Amino acid sequence: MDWEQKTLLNELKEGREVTNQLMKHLHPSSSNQTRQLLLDKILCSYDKALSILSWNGFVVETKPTLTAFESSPAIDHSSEVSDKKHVLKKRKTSSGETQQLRVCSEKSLDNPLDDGYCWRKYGQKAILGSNFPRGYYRCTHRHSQGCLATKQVQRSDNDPTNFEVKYRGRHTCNQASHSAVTFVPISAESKTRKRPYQLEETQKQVQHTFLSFETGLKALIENDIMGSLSLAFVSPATSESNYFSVSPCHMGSFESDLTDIISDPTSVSNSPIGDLDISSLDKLEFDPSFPFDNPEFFS
DNA sequence: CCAATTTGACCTTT
DNA sequence: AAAGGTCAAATTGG
Repeated sequence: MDWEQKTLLNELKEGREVTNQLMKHLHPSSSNQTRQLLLDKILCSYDKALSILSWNGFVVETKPTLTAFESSPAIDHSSEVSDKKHVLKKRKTSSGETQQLRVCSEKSLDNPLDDGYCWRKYGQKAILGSNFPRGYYRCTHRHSQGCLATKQVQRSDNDPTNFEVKYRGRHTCNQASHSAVTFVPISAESKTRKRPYQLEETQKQVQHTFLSFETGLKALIENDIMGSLSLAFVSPATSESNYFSVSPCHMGSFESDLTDIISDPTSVSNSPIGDLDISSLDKLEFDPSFPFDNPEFFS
């Protein structure tokens, strides 16, 4: 079993474990704070697990519109023998859809390529037809926190002062405290880009996502503690961790953006974080029909 | 001494 | 076979 699978399994186990703990705290004697804490943990585990799955191309099959970024399929390992059939099948159709493409220009003058996150370089390759090599970075907290965010950085041929940055995967780590404020929750429907989302809307969406995703938790929340916790549960502001951290952006109508941004560097914000959060809204979707209850998947 | 980077080998996909 | 992406040992730097 490789690292990814272990992490996935651990997160699911953790989620189950904490859910059990939460169950024990359903007594009126327990404090809402405690329950909130447990809920936070549960959601965090789910988020990481989903992040891993999305990284493997599982979750976005329902978004066939996003084909602009022709990226290579996600990580695979030859040790994944038993579930390879599943993986391959899924990946074939969803390859390139889960990825986030972000192109921005950065002046080498002020803090080049610093987007507020801690990245660790893990590779560099010469790219055919490009004068400059492409750098591969992953989140520094990949192993400590299981954060699967990566990015690719390549200097533009046309304008060497510009860097094209492709972000892939979502941050599930707690870094860059300032960014937690501006993170935009998952959005499932709107393809309108650069449109600020109303909080209520996204909250509902997030809530719906998780509720429809885990029926046990759903029942738990609706029947037992929703009354006392619904507000806190729905509100991202109550959470300390970045559940909805910078997330994969589906291309949508991004093709036009691409050329725009490249040809007009000044149109790009100097603070990729803020810009990213608003413009590259995550449209990650959880396929409701995804066979999470299928034992074969984890075999 | 530890952590980040470099860099050629290796793997996957086309 | 070639290209892009990742791994990991060696190297570098704080």
